[in-house]
Amino acid sequence: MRILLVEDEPEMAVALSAALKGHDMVVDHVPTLAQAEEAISADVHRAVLLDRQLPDGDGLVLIPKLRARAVGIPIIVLTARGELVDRVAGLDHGADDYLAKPFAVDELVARLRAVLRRPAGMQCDLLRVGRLAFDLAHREASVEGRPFQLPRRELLVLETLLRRIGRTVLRSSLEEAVYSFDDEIQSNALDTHVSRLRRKLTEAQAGVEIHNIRGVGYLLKHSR
Amino acid sequence: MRILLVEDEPEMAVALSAALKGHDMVVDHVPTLAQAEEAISADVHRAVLLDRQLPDGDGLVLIPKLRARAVGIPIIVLTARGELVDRVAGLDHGADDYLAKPFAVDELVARLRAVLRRPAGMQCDLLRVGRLAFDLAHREASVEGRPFQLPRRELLVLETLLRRIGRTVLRSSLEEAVYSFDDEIQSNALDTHVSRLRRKLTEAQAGVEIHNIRGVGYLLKHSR
DNA sequence: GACCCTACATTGCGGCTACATTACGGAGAG
DNA sequence: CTCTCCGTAATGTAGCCGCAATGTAGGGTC
Repeated sequence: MRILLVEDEPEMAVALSAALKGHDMVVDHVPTLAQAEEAISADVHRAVLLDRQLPDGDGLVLIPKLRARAVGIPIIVLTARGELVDRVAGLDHGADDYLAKPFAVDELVARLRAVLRRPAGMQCDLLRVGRLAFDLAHREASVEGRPFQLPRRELLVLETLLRRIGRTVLRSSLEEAVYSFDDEIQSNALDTHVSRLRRKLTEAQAGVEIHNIRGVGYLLKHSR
Repeated sequence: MRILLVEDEPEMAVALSAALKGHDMVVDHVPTLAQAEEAISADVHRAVLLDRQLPDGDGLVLIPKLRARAVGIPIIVLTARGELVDRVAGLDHGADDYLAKPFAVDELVARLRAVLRRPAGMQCDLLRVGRLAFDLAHREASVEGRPFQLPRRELLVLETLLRRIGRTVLRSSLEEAVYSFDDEIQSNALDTHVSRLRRKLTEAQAGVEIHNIRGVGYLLKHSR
């Protein structure tokens, strides 16, 4: 199991490398975005651990390039910024998981194994449910090949539900995914988005349903 | 699943309680160390969320006392101080995990579940009885793979009985698991939940039965 | 066995809360 | 200016849940 670690702080890099080696992993460490790009082109890594704060830019910009070169490779973003906005930003950019520093090494290893265990289908960046398809890379939905255009908020709701299809998404998670930190909401705005999205999904015969779990959140599933 | 939250900031406490409640947990909130000690002596909580900055001292001093009273109970320390030094201090004092504010509620819940799973960590966290399966991690029940949806209280009853399958659960234990301190009830509400749960279990042909032990409590077992 | 007391079972009702849906108006883009 | 998006609020609806009334079964005593 060979891992690419993109991290500029030497202390952190050494510690992580040691820990991962202890778990029978082979770690290649690079400190910059440029070197990371070069390393990934060798196409020998099964996963990428990506710090955001790098000397030559935000680690997130690397994600699309990684996706272009090695489509299904799992990416876990590491960051000192634990704010929700950043978390969402990370996942929106196509990362597979996100870990805020400080974190337990055990947790990192656990999540790494989790993303590596995932079936190949999940790693594809085109989610399909019913007649609906969602291109995570371009953030576009389509029904039976026809573009299914949605306003921003509704698209965020749909994407968030799709990323956790068949499993309940907490109402709070949904709010966090749709609204940034300083967007203050004091109404049932989220409900209206869900409602409008529902109508459009049925009108387009997307073949998916949004169920409500009372007191908990929502869940998207294939309709029958 | 009943949790003790030790937190003095009302705003944070309210938010956390609400969030945890959304995950089908029962939360008792106390704002001081003294009250925390008293609450834990009731011995009904399965985990403790402990803030460090409390009006009557550092939350860490509570840990040895908790360990004395409730040996294996998981403790997660919450703190505004996210420095590594503090982290180590927290773990050194015997906490099971450590979370720096601000944190995502989802992450807290995930870690809470992780530490609660730990004793049974080697086993799969999917309890199976008859045709019924209960996913402890996601707090979802299913019958033969089909989702088996239940309201909050009934789910709590089912989970509590499942965790002690084949053994009688005291009526008082069940009440403690389902209701928090201030949820005090004065009727046979618990019985009605058991009744409704029974009906749903038979309707879904779950293959389990809830037996009553007169004057003692209830017991869940495989129905032949 | 007759009787009674108590614990449990079951059901319907009402209040409460969460959710669904619709209409409206403001704000920003073109 | 016009159109779309989106937050707000009002209104309607459904589900949960505590409560109480009524029925049933267990177990004790005589």
